[in-house]
Amino acid sequence: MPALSKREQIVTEALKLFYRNGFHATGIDRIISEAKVSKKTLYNHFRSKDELVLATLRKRDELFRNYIMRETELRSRTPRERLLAIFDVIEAWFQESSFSGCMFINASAEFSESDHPCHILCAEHKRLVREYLRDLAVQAEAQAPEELSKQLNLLIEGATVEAHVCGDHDAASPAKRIAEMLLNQAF
Amino acid sequence: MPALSKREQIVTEALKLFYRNGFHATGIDRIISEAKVSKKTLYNHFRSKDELVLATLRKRDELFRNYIMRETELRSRTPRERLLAIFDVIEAWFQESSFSGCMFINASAEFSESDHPCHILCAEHKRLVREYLRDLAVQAEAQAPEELSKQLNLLIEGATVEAHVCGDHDAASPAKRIAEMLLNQAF
DNA sequence: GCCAAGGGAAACCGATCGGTATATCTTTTT
DNA sequence: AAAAAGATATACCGATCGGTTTCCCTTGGC
Repeated sequence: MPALSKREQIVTEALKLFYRNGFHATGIDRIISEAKVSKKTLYNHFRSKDELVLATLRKRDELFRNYIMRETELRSRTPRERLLAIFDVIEAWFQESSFSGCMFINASAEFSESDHPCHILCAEHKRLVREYLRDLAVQAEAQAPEELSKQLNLLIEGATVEAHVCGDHDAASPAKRIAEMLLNQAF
Repeated sequence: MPALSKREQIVTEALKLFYRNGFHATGIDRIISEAKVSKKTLYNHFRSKDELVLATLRKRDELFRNYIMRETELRSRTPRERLLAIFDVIEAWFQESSFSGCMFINASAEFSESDHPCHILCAEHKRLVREYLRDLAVQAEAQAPEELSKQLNLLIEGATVEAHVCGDHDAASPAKRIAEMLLNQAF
């Protein structure tokens, strides 16, 4: 029983490559080379490249949301504090050297038809993040938790895009200032 | 003298295909087929696919910023009104059947290295849009025009991402509501 | 009429794409 | 020990990639 199963090796390496270089620009040969796995093994675990892409996106969803929730809950205690702390978490994310934007925004750009399985999965990821925000807003007893979570989510998306496209790693600060204002009015 | 020069034919058609299907996913053969132009003609006008991509991005920057400014100024008169009207303009944009997100966000996803010419051009486009916002904020005599324009820009980016990834064509509304709040506090 | 220029169609280039097949070797199970 | 399963490297497949070249035809200027 290896520390990492072949499947996990492949997904882990594909995740890195897809995130850094894009989906269409990353070839199967490159993936098996970096993952140190034969092509047959890859196609033994995944029926097609598309399925591998979906698997990496599912993995990323799991890793990323866990990261956000864990870090947020580590930095603050009350739900209301957490709604603000998220902006500190994404700021730290922006400053990672491997930061290359939101993988789901990137994937939606490459798989732009709204009914493509990858695009659907991206929308689902965004829904789950917003759901987390809404839960926090409900716990914090905000007046309009649904609207508040939508607005905070907008700020997060905007900051993420700004950080990636313009290389502005402090893009979370103005977003956080708006969030403070929103929170002051939401109770 | 043709109505559209060969060069314009190529750029126009490449723009449509790159925007709809992505850059790496769109091949040269497809472009010349749709543009009804021979491959030799294309490579007579552009040294490489990368140069064609850059040319389409420059064209898009010109078309898009003109569209935003024209529509914004058509819908409102005072600078302050215009800072709000922009959100109506992007809402109309989201509802176009050909809407496929912000082409520069999409391009940044595919050309993610920050020093890639395409990525640089995307950052430049975003800078020019933000500059327009800042000019309006200055004209409107906002207290902190730089900060205000940054914040409004965040909202626009966030709404655009939300509209594309989640197919939420009303994503501009919550953004506009926040913008109204920001404007009420900025004077 | 002549001639250069530009464009068109299509062959061609080496490389790479996603994906399959084969044949050998190692590991695990029984 | 034997058999089954899984992994390996490698060759191969047809298609497509970005890009070049060849040949022919049209067009406009003189």
